[in-house]
Amino acid sequence: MSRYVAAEIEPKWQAAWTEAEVFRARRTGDKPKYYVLEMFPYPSGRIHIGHVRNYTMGDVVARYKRATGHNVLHPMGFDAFGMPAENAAMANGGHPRDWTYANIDTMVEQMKPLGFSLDWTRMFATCDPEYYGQQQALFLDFLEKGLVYRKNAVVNWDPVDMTVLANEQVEDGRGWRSGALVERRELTQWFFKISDMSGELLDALDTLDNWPAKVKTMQANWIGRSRGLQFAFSLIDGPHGHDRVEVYTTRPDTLMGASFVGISPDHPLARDLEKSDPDVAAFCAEARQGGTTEEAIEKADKLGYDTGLRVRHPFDTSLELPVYIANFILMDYGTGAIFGCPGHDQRDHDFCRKYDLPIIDTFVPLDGEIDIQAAPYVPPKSEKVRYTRLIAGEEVQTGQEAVNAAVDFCESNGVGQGVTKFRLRDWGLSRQRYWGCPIPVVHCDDCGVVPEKKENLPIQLPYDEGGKPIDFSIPGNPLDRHPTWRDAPCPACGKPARRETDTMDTFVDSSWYFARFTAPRADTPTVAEDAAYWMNVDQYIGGIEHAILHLLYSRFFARAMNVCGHLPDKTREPFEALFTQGMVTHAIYQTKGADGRPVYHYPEDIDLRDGRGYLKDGAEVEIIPSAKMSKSKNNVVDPVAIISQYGADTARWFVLSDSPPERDVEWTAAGAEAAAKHLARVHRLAVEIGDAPADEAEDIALLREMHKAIKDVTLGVDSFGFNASIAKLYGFTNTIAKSRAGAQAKRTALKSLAQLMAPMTPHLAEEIWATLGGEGLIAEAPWPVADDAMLVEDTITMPIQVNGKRRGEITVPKDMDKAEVEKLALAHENVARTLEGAQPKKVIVVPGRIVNVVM
RNA sequence: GCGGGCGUGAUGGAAUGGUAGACAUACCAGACUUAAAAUCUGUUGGGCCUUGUGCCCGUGUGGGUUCGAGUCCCACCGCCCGCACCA
Repeated sequence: MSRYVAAEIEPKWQAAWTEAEVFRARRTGDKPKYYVLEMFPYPSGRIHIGHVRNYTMGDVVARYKRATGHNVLHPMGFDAFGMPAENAAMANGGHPRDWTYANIDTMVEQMKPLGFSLDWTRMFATCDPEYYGQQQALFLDFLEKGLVYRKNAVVNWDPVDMTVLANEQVEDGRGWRSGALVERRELTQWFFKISDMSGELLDALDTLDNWPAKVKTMQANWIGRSRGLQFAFSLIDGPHGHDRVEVYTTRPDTLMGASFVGISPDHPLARDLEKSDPDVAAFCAEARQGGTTEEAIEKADKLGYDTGLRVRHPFDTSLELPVYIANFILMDYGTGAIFGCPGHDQRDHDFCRKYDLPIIDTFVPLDGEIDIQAAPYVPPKSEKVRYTRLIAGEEVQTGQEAVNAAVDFCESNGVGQGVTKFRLRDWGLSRQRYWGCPIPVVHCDDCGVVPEKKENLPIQLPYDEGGKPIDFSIPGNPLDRHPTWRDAPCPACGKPARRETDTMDTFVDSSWYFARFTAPRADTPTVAEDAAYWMNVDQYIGGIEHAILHLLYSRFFARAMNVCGHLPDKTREPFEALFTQGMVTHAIYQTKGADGRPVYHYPEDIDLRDGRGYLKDGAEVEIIPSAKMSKSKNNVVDPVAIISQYGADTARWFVLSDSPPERDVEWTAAGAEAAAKHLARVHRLAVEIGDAPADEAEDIALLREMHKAIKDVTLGVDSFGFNASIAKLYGFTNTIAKSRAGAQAKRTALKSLAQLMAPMTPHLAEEIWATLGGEGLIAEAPWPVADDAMLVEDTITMPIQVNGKRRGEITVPKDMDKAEVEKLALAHENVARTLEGAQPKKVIVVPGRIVNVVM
């Protein structure tokens, strides 16, 4: 009698699938297509259990859709450019390219044993010249359509290492290597004009019915459309060339509460003052210190510098407001200048308290008192308030009404105009790094910035410098210092010129890979027929951490590619449905070291007894459950070890069970063990099916359960309720195990069970299918369909509540009418006792659900 | 700081506004065994007594809406994710 040995059956069936080319995506026949995609991985060197969960979910969808008669496209690739490769080269020598491709080989080798139904013939890495060459072609097309341009932008500058730092390389405002205080510095950089599409990207969110609402909300907030007023304060005795300060506000209704005008340290006025006044220069230099992230700027102490300049209030010319340079005002947003209204804004309130500026209210609550000096009054814009210093509109109105009235009033009085602004900034794509896609332009002394000719693409990264592999231990960008790579003839005039040495943000690489998968070897970015057939991605699956940037950039790219003719109109929104999955977590086992710092222990060194953990020497460890996996905390689970211990099917089964897919799941050794035991049990049931004779009642009962299981499991798979499907599969397995049905009925039930398990545990399913004489491969078998006639129940059990508390239940025919149900409910012994003879005030009968008696 | 989310037994979690705790883990008890492992069966939210088709309490905390709230609304607490050069 054969036992369940995953190590034997898994390679066998993987070979069978490869042999039959079951997972090759073909656009043939008249089947509908289905494109399922998981966010492709960064080739860090090893797959982790989070990848296993992500790809298993996609695989369940892919296999299910294949079984329900679709041509499925389910590809895999690598997001292969980026800093870790350069960091590795700096730390350990070697070359980013060698490091990356070696990692890809390792990861493919680790992924294949998991048995994912991927079309490996379509695999590519974004660092393949065949891929990034097409990306350069896209860049040139975007340039032609005016979707790319150059302007100055602020970067993190390390004054000691003389290099640009990524945000993650800035720790507490200091460079990670040098420890020097980071400065904000301006460079000329390339930008995608994503802001041109702000309105469309925002409005189209409403059409994304199968995206999580939270992702849509996050994107809407990120794009941030606001209606406001742009107007100018006239400057009293301003320096040469400055007679006004242009500001933008979303709350023009609070203009009468203005206490000061604030400008960014990068505002033209501040820049001019800086030239002649060392104090201003010192303040601006200080304000520019620290990282460029919004978080760093928001969290920094709010500092202001009184320029001594004054502006006149547009509606009360006797009123003069001071002009401050303030470190929390961003030049990128609005006009880089604001007016501060401390009565109705927390930050302005803090600022005015600090610099002893007046705090005036412009509106008060309809009832109740408020101490505006102690705290600002900031009600929702939709709330009605009483205006004490009114610009326009009714005395009592909502903030929104007052804003609209104020804009109209200001416009008709020639004070500024109403404008719609977006928070979304253009996408800076320039990176001063080696390991990325070169930007295909040439700088010519005569012709300026000239796009490279398409026939010269790809502009490849050089592997060597001066005959030797590039040395990454030397600081600076290797492309910048390369002896020959920079030299290129100007594509316009042919004279010697210099290549652009900046490379592209890796977000560019991941913004169109989904389109490339439809024709991965083409010598154009896409092929019209393939894109038309396979796009859009029907189901996209990935982490919530990509909710904003990656998905927004991809939506922009799809539109831009459509503008350039690389994608059809229907692909302007490339992802039909999005699912964001949770992490796989694992307990941390820690003790305190002699120095009081935590010491982290590997799970395999821990004995678990009664929910407590002990080391081999008997010392108890502290267990921190459900922690994010981290190498430094020693709580990482290696999929390779899990597969060799239990097999791929166990790993797949476990990561889908227990938790709903969108939530985190905790990996536990006990849970993995239980999953393995269960799969062995299912295998045993199939092998030991016996030869019991038919038994009509038992057989029908089992088949009824089978149809119920088909219905419930299908519903779960359809709605991403994989954990619910698995719970049903446990239940159905228990039913089969306990059933006294005949062997024939059990065979039927077990074959259905195998089919229902096939998306999750495909190897075991094939094995059982073959054992029970199923035809062909289960991977190619059609999905079972529940017979409605077998699902009909004649009677239902309804709970009876008295005042919302359950007091009993009755079993009644399915279609019994309400009055009859009510009579039976009131006659129920325990219900009658609870009523104590009192007449119920009301009886609510929800057919098929519940009865509630109200006393 | 700003934006988004989550919070249910010892544990992971289930529950279209309608019987809270499905399914699983762990624990306990039993069967099989010389024994153990494996396997199989059963019990388990807390409390009370009058042991019943019983009663009270119970879904982070405090309020509210409803015949009925884990689910909807408001406030608070805790944790997680994102914040534009990490991928």
